[in-house]
This record gives sequence, structure tokens and C-alpha cells, in this order.
Amino acid sequence: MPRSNPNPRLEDVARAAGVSLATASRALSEPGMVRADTRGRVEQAAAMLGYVPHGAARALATSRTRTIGAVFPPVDNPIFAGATHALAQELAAAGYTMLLASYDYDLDDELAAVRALVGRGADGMVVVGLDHRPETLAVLERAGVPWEITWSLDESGRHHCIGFSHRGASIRVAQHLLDLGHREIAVIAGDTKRNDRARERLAGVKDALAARGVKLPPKRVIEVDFSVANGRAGFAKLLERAPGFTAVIGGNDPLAIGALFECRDRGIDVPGQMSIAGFDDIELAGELAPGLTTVRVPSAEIGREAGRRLLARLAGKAVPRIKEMPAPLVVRGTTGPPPKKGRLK
Amino acid sequence: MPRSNPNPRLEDVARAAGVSLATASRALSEPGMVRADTRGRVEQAAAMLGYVPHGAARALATSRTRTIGAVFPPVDNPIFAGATHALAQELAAAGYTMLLASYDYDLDDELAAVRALVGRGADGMVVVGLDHRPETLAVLERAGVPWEITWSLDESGRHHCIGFSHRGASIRVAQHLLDLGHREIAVIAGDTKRNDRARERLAGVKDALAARGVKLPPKRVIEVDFSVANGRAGFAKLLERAPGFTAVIGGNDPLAIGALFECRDRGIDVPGQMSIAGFDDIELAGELAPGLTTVRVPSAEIGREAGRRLLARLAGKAVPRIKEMPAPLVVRGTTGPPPKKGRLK
DNA sequence: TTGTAGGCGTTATCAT
DNA sequence: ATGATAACGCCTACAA
Repeated sequence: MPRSNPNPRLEDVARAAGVSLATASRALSEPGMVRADTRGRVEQAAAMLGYVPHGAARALATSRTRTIGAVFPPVDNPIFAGATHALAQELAAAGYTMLLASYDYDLDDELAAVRALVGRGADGMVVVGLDHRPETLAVLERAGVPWEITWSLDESGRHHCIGFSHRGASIRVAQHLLDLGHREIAVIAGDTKRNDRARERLAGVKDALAARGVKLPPKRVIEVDFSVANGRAGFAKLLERAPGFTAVIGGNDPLAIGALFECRDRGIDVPGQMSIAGFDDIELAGELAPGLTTVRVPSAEIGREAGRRLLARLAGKAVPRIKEMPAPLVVRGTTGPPPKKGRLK
Repeated sequence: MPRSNPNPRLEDVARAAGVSLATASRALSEPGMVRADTRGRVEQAAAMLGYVPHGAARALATSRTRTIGAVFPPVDNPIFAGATHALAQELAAAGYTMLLASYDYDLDDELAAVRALVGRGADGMVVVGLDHRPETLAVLERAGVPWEITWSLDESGRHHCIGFSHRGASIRVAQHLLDLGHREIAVIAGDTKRNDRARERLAGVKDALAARGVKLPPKRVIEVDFSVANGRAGFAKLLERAPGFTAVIGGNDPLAIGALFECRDRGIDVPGQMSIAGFDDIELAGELAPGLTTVRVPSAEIGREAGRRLLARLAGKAVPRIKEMPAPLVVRGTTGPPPKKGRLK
């Protein structure tokens, strides 16, 4: 029975070039080890036949796939999208390919995805944040591939990570508002059960207020999924259940922007009557008028740098276990002093 | 020499379960072909050892990687991000994994990415739009894998595709403005050299205006890369170089939103003095006040459906070569009749 | 229902 | 510098 698969194999190339299989292999992957004219013949034969190396076969022989797995929360969140793009570019430039899985904050789904990508032979992995099933880390460790935690910093120092302190950044936001004179503050947080970034951001606000003896009553905190619509709704609910605050902090920019829109629709002046701050610094934050005060999160840089670190480790280089990225407060127009007298409504 | 790689192989599982390699293999991949108790022993042994099938070996033996390659323009564009997420989810549910490459509208980069993913053994491929190097299509065809064009419709009927007519949708936008009474219209288009979607959208406006005998002078058209900032800048430039228009059409929503913001900053009333329409219907479009009139592009559905079609074709089912998705005009508050008399400025 | 054995396309270790 | 050949881990006729 003739080969049903028409794709040429290395053996075909070797025959066409009149050399052995081994020589053909070397000519293509270790050019230095073969005489120039032999190499030329092989290359020509390969080009003629349209030879493309068979990835799986190569992977089986080398136990290397030149593939990096990334398991991200919804990539349709703009910040993850930016990181994904940057990571993909960085890897492509080095001849690596990205295996991407995107999960909706369900840690069991994340585990399944990690398993799948490791099974596909990813040479390295990147995950997001600190919240994982214990089994997820076990799979990663057992696989023996280098892996990176992104966005968050692993305080235990056990794992390689690149990110920043969400709590610290959040403290800067809250302090900024406190410094402006706000004492009645509300928070529209992300879902703190499902991800450590949202949890740490909320904790940061609490820390900062507590440090100055300012209270954050539970009624002034609401948790929702990230979206502009939920920012609007969350703000409306806060206003209804615990009015009297002069500033609101959003768990991310879309939430803050939702609050901003809601204010606009209700005729609440920002920042005259209400100050608003976000987190992430998506493009829109700077284009609004007034611009949104927020924390600049270097998402593309995190993606790119995660790729670089992984590639370096694969090349046998040592990289510092923990890489902290800057996440500065960006003060724009949505924050200002609280209204002089009287409270909202 | 003992095996240096500690990962258990199927052989180890078989030994632990006291069955042959073949039985172990069948127990895990074709459960129906093995007696229940045998299968149980194998599954238990696999779980105990933490066995994970070796993707490359499996791929080599079956010439199937259970992997789908996607080559997308910048996934940090929100609409591609949504499609990426949906596609990844759809594939994961079927036990497939996504190989993702993201390029910056450079068709040579796209070709390289397609080559890479095909070389990695992708069982199917998805690309975006109609603009490709001829070689790209050749690689795809020669690979013999099913592939789908997304976003655009291939009029030649030669290739499988899922999308909609950008020209048609754009015509609806322009007609809407004409129906409102606008005759002086400007366009902030995307880069028409680099992608057919931007080109077709612009062509649609031209078609619609021409059909009613309305001119679109070159000065009223500007081309920029997609971003809110460029929408602002583009609008400002149009105002400066060809004032007097009463409506502007953005090549996508971020561009239109940029124009909207610029109007707001300049005190130009929307839609009183200026009507604005976009394309894509990103979340923000509906949250703005007034809401942005735009075309709803079902990006997540396109991603999901592309995955479904590919999986169906891999399963040997026939699917219609061309799948048209709806892309309805969504009329919101940013469009209205042109000002009664006098022109802007 | 289960086991035996050959093959998938490369790389890498030996000789030569 | 080049050639022969044994892995690499799994699947799948074919045989029992």
C-alpha cells in the first residue's frame, strides 16, 4: 500500500539529495555539522519538495515542542487581551508558538486547561494570579516545565512570578482619595471569591482606610463581575443602599467607567460631587473627559516579560524568581476634593 | 540507564493494572471496547500514577493533534478578543486546544504564522478576512486541513467562510444617515491597504452615497489605525481640512467613540449638530449617553461558529461552504437629523 | 475481550 | 563528515 499521506518526509528529502536520513536531518537542524555543498543539496531538495518538518515527530524525538501554554481568564477582558497579544508576539519572534486556553474564572476549568496544555507537551506555562486548585500546581510541578505566575506576586517566594502588589497599588488609590479629604468612600469590587487580584484590591482599600481610622461599612462595598454595565448598576445600588459617600473606587476601569456614566446620567458632577477612581488604565481611561484617575497596569509588558523569562529559563539561564513591575497611580480629572458641605442627595 | 523522565507512560499504567499495553490504550481511549472491570483497573492505575497521555506520541501515531490553529490580527482589538475567547471555549469543550498567533496586520507575518501552526500539526485552521499572501492559501491547501475564513465572506465561493458583508452593513449605515437627511458626510476609515474589512466598509459608504447622487470628496475621508485616540485626531483633522459635514462614520467603534469625545470636548452637540455612527457594537457603545449608533457584529458568535464548523468537518460532516451571519444596524442616540440651517462652524 | 508487533517521522548515539 | 539504527510513546491491524 502506497503512503496515503502525500506530505514529503525527511526520508524523501534525503533520497532526493542522495544522502542518508541522518545527514539530511543534520543539514536542516545543525547546519554547522555538514559540508556546505551537501547542505546545499539537502536544502534544495527540501525546498523542491515543499518539505515541512513534522512537529509531532520532532517533539517525540526531542521531547521539546517549542510551544508555550498560556491559561488566561477571559481574554476578552482588555487587559488580558493586551498581554496575550504581547506574549504571542514575543514567542513567535523566538520560533515558539502559543497554546492558549481561556477560562471564565472557574478554577476547575483552569485545572483542566493546564492539564490539557501540559499533555500537549507545552515546554513552559503561564498562569494568572495566585488562586488555583492545589492540583493545578501539582500538575505544573510534576510536568517539570518552567512556569510563571503573572499579574500577582507570590509572597511565599516559592514560584516564579511577574506582576505587582495589587494591594499596594490599591492602597495608593485610597490614600489619594483620603489625601483629597474624602472620608465617605464606597467600592465596586470585582468578584473576590474567584480571584486574588480583586480580593487584594479590596483589601488594600480597607487597609488604607483603617490606617487612618476611616471606616468602610459593608454596605459601602458591592461585588460584581467586571463590566461597564455592572459598574453602572453597582453604583446605582450603592447610592440606594448607603448614600452619602463622596468617592467610589472601581475594581477595574470598566466598573469605574460604568459609575462615571451613571453619574453623568443622573446629573452628578464628577469630580465636584463625586470622585471616581479605577484600576488598569485601559486606553479609554485617558480619553474620557474628565480622564479617569486609575492605576496603570503594564499588561502588555507583563505578557512580553513573561515570555522572555520563560524563554530564558528554557535556554538554561537563571532569572530572578520574582519580578515586580511598576503600577503607578495616574491622577486624572475624575478625582478631586469632596464637596464642601452637605452630602449627596 | 534508567529512564530519566519520571513521567509515567502508558506502559507503566498497563503494568500497574496488570494488562497489556494495548488494553490499557483501549481502556483509556475507546472505553466501549473493554470489559468494565478491566477498564476500572486501568483507570485507577492511571489516576494513581498521575498518567497524562503524551500528546506528541499520540499525534504521531494518529496523525491528529486535536489542535486548531488560529491566526488573528491583534487580539487586543476587542472584537477579536471576544472571538478568541469564544473559539477557545468551544474547542476546549470538544477536547481540542487552540494554537494562537496574533499578527499586526502584516501579511508576511501572517504567512509565517500559518506556516508555523501547520507545521505544529494543527488539525484545522482559522484565518481572518480575505487579504492574504497567495502563498498563505497555498500552504493551507497543501496541508490538507480544513480551514475557515472568518469575518468576511468569500464571494468566489471557493473557500469555507463565516462572516458577513461588510460592504452591505456599511451601506445600511450610510443609508440611515441619508434617510435622516444628511448630505455632507465624512468618514474616519481604518487602514484600507491592510485589510479588506476596512476597505469594504469604506466602499459601502461610497456605494450608498453614489446611489443617491451624493458625493464623498477625498478630503472627507481619512484613514487611521483603529483606536479612540486616532478617532479623536482623525475627527479634528477632518474638521480642519473639510468642515461643513453633518455626520461622520467611523470605521469601527473606537474610532467613532473618539470622534464623539472630540465633539464633546469642543462643545459640538451630538446628534444636534453632528451625527456619529460606528461599527462593531462593542459593550461601550450601548453604555454611552447618547448611545452610539452602530452595526452589531456578532464576534463571539463568529468565533464559536467557526469552531463548530471546523469540528464538524473534522468529524466528516459536510457543512455549507458559506455561512452568513447577521450584522444589523443598531440605531441609538448619536444619529439624528442634520441641523436645520447653517453649517458647523 | 485481550495480547503481539509494526509503524508514525525525527533526532541522537554510535560506528565508520 | 556521513551512515546505520535504536529510541521517543502511542495506536491499531492482526492474531489468539
